[in-house]
Amino acid sequence: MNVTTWRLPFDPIAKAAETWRQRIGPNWAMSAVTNIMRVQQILQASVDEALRPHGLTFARYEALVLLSFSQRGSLPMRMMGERLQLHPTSITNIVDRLEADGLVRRLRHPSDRRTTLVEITEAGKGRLGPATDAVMNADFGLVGLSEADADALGALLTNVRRAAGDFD
Amino acid sequence: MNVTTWRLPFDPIAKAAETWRQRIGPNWAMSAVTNIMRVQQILQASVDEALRPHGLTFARYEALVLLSFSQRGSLPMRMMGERLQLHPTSITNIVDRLEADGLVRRLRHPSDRRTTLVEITEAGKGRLGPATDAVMNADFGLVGLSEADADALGALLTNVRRAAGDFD
DNA sequence: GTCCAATAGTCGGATATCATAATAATCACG
DNA sequence: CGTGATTATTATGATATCCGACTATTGGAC
Repeated sequence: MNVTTWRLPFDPIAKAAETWRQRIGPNWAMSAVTNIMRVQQILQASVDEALRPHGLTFARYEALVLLSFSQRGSLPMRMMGERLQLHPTSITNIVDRLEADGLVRRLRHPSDRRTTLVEITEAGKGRLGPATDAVMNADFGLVGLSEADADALGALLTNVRRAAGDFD
Repeated sequence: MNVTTWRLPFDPIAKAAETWRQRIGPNWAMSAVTNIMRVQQILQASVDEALRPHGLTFARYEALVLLSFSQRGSLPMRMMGERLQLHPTSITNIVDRLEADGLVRRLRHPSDRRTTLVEITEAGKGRLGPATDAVMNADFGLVGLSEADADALGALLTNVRRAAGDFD
């Protein structure tokens, strides 16, 4: 059973919000939270499914894109964590898998022996094109939004991230 | 290191979007996806932290609230999965943990022996009040949004869920 | 120059989620 | 009625993420 293919005759989040309002009180924040959680789940499933034929998950795809965008095609693992906003151990995990698939390579940093550089390989670059096509064609499950809607959504979410202290 | 406490001098998602635009082309959807992924991560961490002193995660808290809102204080596991939009095995996991903590109880369904009813216990009800206070006071990390913003966000996300086939 | 705090990465453990498949019970149709 | 399809739950295995702790290295304070 694929969770993302369920279809209820009503919106369970709206229903929960209504019950909450009756029992406890108004709760716009709670509703927004559950909405985001569920949409994230939908998008994650949608993008991962599009990438599966290419042997990538969204997290690994993002890592590859990040490396391909860098000047030298390589970055320290710590910087990858900052940019992707993932825990160092998550980066270790992602790089382990990409390296096992031959899509990236670990290199010593020339001057700082603590640092490991991660470099995208030719195979990695070759994988990126078709994977990007797949992601673009998957439309991310955002079919319910116009471009203007998506921009508005992005602005609201960016406000949340700024308020949460993600960046200055 | 708490990932959600990182602060960069720039917005990594906006930076990635800009690079993407230069290298590949406009990509409003990609930007919206990464925004949602990150905000979900922030909210999850924020709510889980607020609930940790009460021995609950957000998923388990949601399950308890759902049961407390039900007419009889009990629901079949399958229905819990539908309402919380989680995989049946995730429900099994959540109920296992809640039951181990004495917050819910598994009961036989009176007429359908395939079905397991999950009932909130008195201990579960007692846990819910302080946990709800904690969640409400955590403000969910949504400090960047006004109530009107949150409503607008909710409407956009609900469109996505409807388009994705969550409900009719 | 030495030493100690800070930094980079990894390991082990915990949690949460999913998918596939197994088990058990119910239901529908001939 | 009986048999096959459907439904409800759980077991097993995979992935992804986090945190705390550990090792190695660096660099600044004195």
